[in-house]
Amino acid sequence: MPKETFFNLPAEKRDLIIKVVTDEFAAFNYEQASVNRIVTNAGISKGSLYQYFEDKRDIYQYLIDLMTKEKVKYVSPVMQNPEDHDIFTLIRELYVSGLRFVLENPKFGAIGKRFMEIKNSVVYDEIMHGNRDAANQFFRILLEKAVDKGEIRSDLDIPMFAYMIGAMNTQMIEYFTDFETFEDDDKLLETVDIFIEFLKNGIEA
Amino acid sequence: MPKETFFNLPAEKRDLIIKVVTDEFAAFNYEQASVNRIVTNAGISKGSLYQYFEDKRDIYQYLIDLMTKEKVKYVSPVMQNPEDHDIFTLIRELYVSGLRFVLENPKFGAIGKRFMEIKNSVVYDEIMHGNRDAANQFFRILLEKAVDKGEIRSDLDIPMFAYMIGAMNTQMIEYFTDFETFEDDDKLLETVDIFIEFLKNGIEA
DNA sequence: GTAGAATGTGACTTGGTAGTCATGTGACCA
DNA sequence: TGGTCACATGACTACCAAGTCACATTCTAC
Repeated sequence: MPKETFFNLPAEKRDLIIKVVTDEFAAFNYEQASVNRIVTNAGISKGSLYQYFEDKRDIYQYLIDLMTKEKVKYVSPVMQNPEDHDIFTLIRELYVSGLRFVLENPKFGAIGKRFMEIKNSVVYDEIMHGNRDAANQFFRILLEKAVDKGEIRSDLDIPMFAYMIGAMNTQMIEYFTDFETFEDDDKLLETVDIFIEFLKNGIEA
Repeated sequence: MPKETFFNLPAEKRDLIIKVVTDEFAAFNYEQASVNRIVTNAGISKGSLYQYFEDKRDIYQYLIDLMTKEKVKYVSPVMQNPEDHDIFTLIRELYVSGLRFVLENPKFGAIGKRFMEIKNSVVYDEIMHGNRDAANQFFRILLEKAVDKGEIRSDLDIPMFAYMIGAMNTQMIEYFTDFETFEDDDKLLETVDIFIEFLKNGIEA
């Protein structure tokens, strides 16, 4: 958490710092990101920055937290009552919200990508405070319930598919940010639907 | 490429250096890997190392090349006549060889993972000499032919699925190196089969 | 107006990095 | 024996990093 000093700052200055920090961690991964560059770009002194934040990790943590809060806004209402929908609807909503989030917040998308680059580091674990497979857990429960409800086959390796479905979400977002542009929301929905259809029935003719 | 000096070295010394370098890049990604640590662990002087290799990138490149050569040995005979098999058999063989490779060469598996961590860096591009989506290209052609042969549906977004199938290969390998152990080859084949079955027919009940 | 608290500053410390180069060593050959 | 050549060495350069701290400035309250 940033220090009190940071929150005492005039909103303008605080926003500028957030902007500069966002740009830095969108352009570089955690290791490559430079505190020196941040203070230069923000036009503040190094001493000041260290009056706002504990250390580099604190800055990064704060940014990831901001991002997470922002992402929550995109979560579909459908997710509020997961019991009322079948698993494919839920996964669909998850993918759609994930894609919309990065398309409307490209810099956060870049930061997310950079965040994945340090997946095997201590910093990642610290930021995730240890629960690195919280997402896996989520998908695992989703799949187990779906088996119970008879929505999906019962012979699946649940932990593996939980992992793969989560990973595929990330991969799909990376694919679209790297190679595609969505001129409109319809195209996005269409793409997700093709993918969900694949999840359901595979690619065989 | 390493300099002549490196190849003039007695095999023992060369192998030791390769071992130390392998360990270093298995334990750290490109940025974090330290030339100083390498020379210390290999018990040689820094000057010597720079008589063997041009620079750090050269060391890394050499290692990745070694790994690639090693991996080729695992490619199934099935891949020699891709025309004779349907796409699911081909993908199956690809996944199996990939999994066998990392299971029998855990350090190379780790290096491969670390290599993925720098996917967005210039070093990655240099090592891949620009053709970063050679794998994509491969899967794209595979899918196109499969559509022609009527093996898979024709309404798929080919580039996206080419990307996803390649990515899924990587993800599955990561999953198994992180969370699973294969006591025997049967278990491995079984797992791949479940996955291929998923590719074919999806997960719906 | 003044005391004291809050905030701002940047030179500095410490510690790491990749890469260089003058010098040293030992083997082989005439 | 003397000379040449391949290889070995590690102190050194140049650079960049995160984080600190004594001091300067500004703001607040009395």
